[in-house]
Amino acid sequence: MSTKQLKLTSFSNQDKLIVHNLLQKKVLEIEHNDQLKLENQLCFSVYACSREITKMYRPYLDKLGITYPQYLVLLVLWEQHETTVKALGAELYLDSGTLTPLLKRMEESGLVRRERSKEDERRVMVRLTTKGEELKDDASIIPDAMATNSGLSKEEFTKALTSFQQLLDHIHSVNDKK
Amino acid sequence: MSTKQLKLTSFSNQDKLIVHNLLQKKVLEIEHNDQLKLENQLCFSVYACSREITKMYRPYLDKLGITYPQYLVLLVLWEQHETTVKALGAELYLDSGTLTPLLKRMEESGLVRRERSKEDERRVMVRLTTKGEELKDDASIIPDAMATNSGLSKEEFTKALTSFQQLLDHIHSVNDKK
DNA sequence: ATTATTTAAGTTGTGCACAATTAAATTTTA
DNA sequence: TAAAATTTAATTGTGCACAACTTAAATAAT
Repeated sequence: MSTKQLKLTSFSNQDKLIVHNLLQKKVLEIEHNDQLKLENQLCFSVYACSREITKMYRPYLDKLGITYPQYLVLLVLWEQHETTVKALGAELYLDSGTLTPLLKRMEESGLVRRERSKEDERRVMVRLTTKGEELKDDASIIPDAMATNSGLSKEEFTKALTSFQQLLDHIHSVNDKK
Repeated sequence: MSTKQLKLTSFSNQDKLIVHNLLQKKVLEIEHNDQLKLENQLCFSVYACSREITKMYRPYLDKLGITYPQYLVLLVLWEQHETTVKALGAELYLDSGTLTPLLKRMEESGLVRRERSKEDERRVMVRLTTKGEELKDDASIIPDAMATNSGLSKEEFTKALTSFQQLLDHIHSVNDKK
């Protein structure tokens, strides 16, 4: 069917207006639908990206006998040496339901010590053991390897980071408001 | 201590060179360290972003009685109506170890049917039930709400999506190579 | 045709995530 | 200061993720 057949020669002006409005409505509908698909794509790509990144870390972290969330805890402790479950949760956006068992496993494997604060017995202090500190050297090659594997140029890298942090900051504040 | 005290007036030319080289080395070291921190920040923000996004979806999905991964499965099935575990895994980057129990739960709650293909009995076909199809209407408000909540303008949105997909594609291909 | 290989899904075990609840210590308020 | 409210961790239960392995069917190689 050629488009020529669709010329509205036999239509009244009013009918033409109706058809025109219908078309316009349809176009908006399609554009809207495309937006929704983009929205879905964005959320999916973040979700998949996160898992692919941890998969990328895995072979390196396996050698150290730790998992990705455990590595994040160590990154904090290598900077601060001592912290609390609460503070750790605020930095990593994780709650005690996740951190308590995770830290127990890390204690089990000799990387950290956990003990109640004497000043405020609600708090649990988390500190590195010697073994935990020493792991820093073995882990020092990881960020370089990951930067290479990510395949981004310095500019692309910075752009990606900006996007992610912008999105993260906003969503986190929206989520916390409720 | 003022910087004026640091002038190398009493140094020989050779000593000045040595000091200069030391300084240059230190600067490179600091720059390298900053790069590593950026790398860590990128990986962390992707990880946290992913969880914050699912948290943003949760109240909407709770009303429908589904989880975020189940929602992703439904997004695929609302487009295709029928698929296999294998194909679903390829689209969502998930394996049967994750999908089989997930699909069983969805079958349990009456959203999908699972049955062995007659042509190739290794395959399991996944199809929507009427209930699963009808859920599409209830879910139609979600992408709009999420786009609003994400707080990104259309441009920022597109830029972010490009970054994420670029990163995802590259890492996924790197991970698969091994 | 028979054996070997590959493919697809399921199973098992470990470790997050997180909602909801509980328990205990501390702070606020009446 | 005694009771109420808040803060901090821990606990319980559900649902992913994924590595490693098993099982069964289909395809390829001999």
